[in-house]
Amino acid sequence: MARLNTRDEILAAAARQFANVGYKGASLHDIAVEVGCSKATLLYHFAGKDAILAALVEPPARELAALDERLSAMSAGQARDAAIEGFVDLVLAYRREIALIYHDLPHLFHQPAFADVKPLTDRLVAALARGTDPSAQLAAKVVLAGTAAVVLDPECATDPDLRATLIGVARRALNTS
Amino acid sequence: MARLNTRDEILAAAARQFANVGYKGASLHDIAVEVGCSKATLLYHFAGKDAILAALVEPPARELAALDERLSAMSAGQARDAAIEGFVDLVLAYRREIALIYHDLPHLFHQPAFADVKPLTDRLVAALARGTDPSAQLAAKVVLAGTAAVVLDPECATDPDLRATLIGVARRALNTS
DNA sequence: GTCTATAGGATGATAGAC
DNA sequence: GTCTATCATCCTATAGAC
Repeated sequence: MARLNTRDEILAAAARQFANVGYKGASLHDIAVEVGCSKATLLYHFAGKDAILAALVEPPARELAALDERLSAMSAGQARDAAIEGFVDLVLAYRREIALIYHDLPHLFHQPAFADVKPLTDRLVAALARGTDPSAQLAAKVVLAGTAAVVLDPECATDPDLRATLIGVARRALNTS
Repeated sequence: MARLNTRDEILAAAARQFANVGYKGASLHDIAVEVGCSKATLLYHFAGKDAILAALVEPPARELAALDERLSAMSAGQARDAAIEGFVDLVLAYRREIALIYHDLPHLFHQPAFADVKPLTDRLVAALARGTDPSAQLAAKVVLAGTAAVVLDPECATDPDLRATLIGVARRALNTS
């Protein structure tokens, strides 16, 4: 673990805390203790607790937007497979942050940090469902929420073939044709 | 909506609040306002906020234990199908409470209310996975977390064939043979 | 059983020294 | 940039009247 600057250490500690006890359950005090600084230092680097959340969600949100753009140029058939692989890669690269989106977004949709993310998740559902069929959309939502949740499970995190396994589950669950 | 006694109204209001903003995000004040009583009345009927949670989780936990007992008398092949249908029925009967278990349990496993539930969920995973194969267990966890999450989605809640759709998704996702 | 009032503590955030 | 000290607010929970 390379030595980072304070700002990045705060983000890393906050990500762990939010993943462990949820956004509401994590306190600035606990994050500061984990970083080894004071609450005041946290609030020097970020305008507030919600700003930490926003900074944490921003990178995966950008990649989600990039994925959405790539998918929009494809046919429905191509888009599904690309959406599955793209989402799994996104989840693996940003486990805690994506879990935050799929876990705390329903409780925090009023937060500006999540305002842009919601429509992106809706379009990802449509890509996975290949349209607006309610049953297919439901299957897509099961896959998204389930995948986002499972990668935080400590027993699953060690699976060497995690990526292939997740893609396999998603393909099977969505294979309604 | 039939008029219930205060205790049951508190439980109903707490279930809605917990589902909307999470256990940590919900305050006794907000629950009391929704019920139309004071915080003190809440704490007359329940020893504390955690006791409300425990009372809410207890009924589905009992049914989960009953399902576990039924499954233990079956062969692995029978148990999977029964586990799928049993879990879906459980989720549909106790949407908010099950969501609480699969949503907040990871953050609240220290709570006594959840101590008994954790091993039951592990055994349900084993039943769905037909054993201890890591990939199959992962698929089972995706199905459980995804199913529990999706039934709180307002767009999915109105699906007339919700039960059949959920069972279909689970069967496909778990069909690794 | 339900209330008002309040205790006691944690929380997010600010002020000002260094 | 980081700190200590502090503020105002919110929270859970209790005390005691009715």
